[in-house]
Amino acid sequence: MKEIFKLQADVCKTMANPVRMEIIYALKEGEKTVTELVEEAGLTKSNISQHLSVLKGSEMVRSRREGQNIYYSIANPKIIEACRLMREVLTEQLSERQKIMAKIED
Amino acid sequence: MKEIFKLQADVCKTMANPVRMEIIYALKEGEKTVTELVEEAGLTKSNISQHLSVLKGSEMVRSRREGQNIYYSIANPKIIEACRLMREVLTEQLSERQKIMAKIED
DNA sequence: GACATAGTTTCGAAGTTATGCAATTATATA
DNA sequence: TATATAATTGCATAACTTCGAAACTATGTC
Repeated sequence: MKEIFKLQADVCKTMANPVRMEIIYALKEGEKTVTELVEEAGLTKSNISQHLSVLKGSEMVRSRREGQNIYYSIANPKIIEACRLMREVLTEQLSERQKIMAKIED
Repeated sequence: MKEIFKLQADVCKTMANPVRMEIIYALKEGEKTVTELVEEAGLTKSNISQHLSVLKGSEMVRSRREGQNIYYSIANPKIIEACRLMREVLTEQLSERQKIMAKIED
C-alpha cells in the first residue's frame, strides 16, 4: 500500500525542478531537438541533456533520432494536464495572498 | 517568465515525498490531528510534524487548534485533483510496461 | 579517414533534503 | 503549581540533487 505513495512521489520528483518544468512546457508546443531546448532555456547542453535523461527515465518524454538530431516529445498528454492543475493551485495561492495583502493595506 | 517554472517546481517539490503524499491522501478523507496521522503512517511524531510544516509552508494544508489537538486539512481541493492526475499518469505507465512484458513472454 | 555538429556520460564540488533524538512550547487538568 | 498529553523545533548526519567542465559517442560531409 505504501509503495504507491513512493511511486507517485517519484512522478512529482521528476517534475520538481524548474529546468525540467521549463522543458515540459517547451515540449507542450511539439517535439524539439536538444539544441532547440538549449537555446530556448539558455542553459548548457550538458545540463539540458541530463534533465532530459531524468525525464526519459521516468517515461515522461520519448525521443527519436533523425540524422544528427534527437527529437524529444511528451510521452503522455496527462502530464500536461497535471502541470496545468498544479499551476492553477499556484495561481489560486498567489491571488489568495494578494487578497490578504489588499486587506492589510486598508 | 522563468519565475513561474520555479514556483511550479516548488509545488511539485512539496508533493515529491512519499510521506507527504501519504499525508495528502490521508487528509483527503477529512481533517485529522497529528497523532492520528502518526498512527496511520506508523512514523515518528517529529517526522510527521516536520512534513506537515513543509506542506503548510507551501500552503497545501491548513491547521486549526482545538484544545490540545491541532487539526490539519487540505487547503485546496485542486491539490487532490492534481494528485489524481499524477496517479493516472503513473498507472498508465505501469500498464504500458505490462503490455510490453506480455509481448516479450510470447 | 579527417573533421564538424549533435548529444551523452563521467566526475567532483556545492547545495539541499530527510530523519531521529533530545529539548522545548502549548494546552488541559488535578 | 505540578503533571500529562499534543505538537514543534534545533541539531547532527547521511543521502540525494544540481551543475559545469571535460571526455566521449554517433552521425553526416568532404
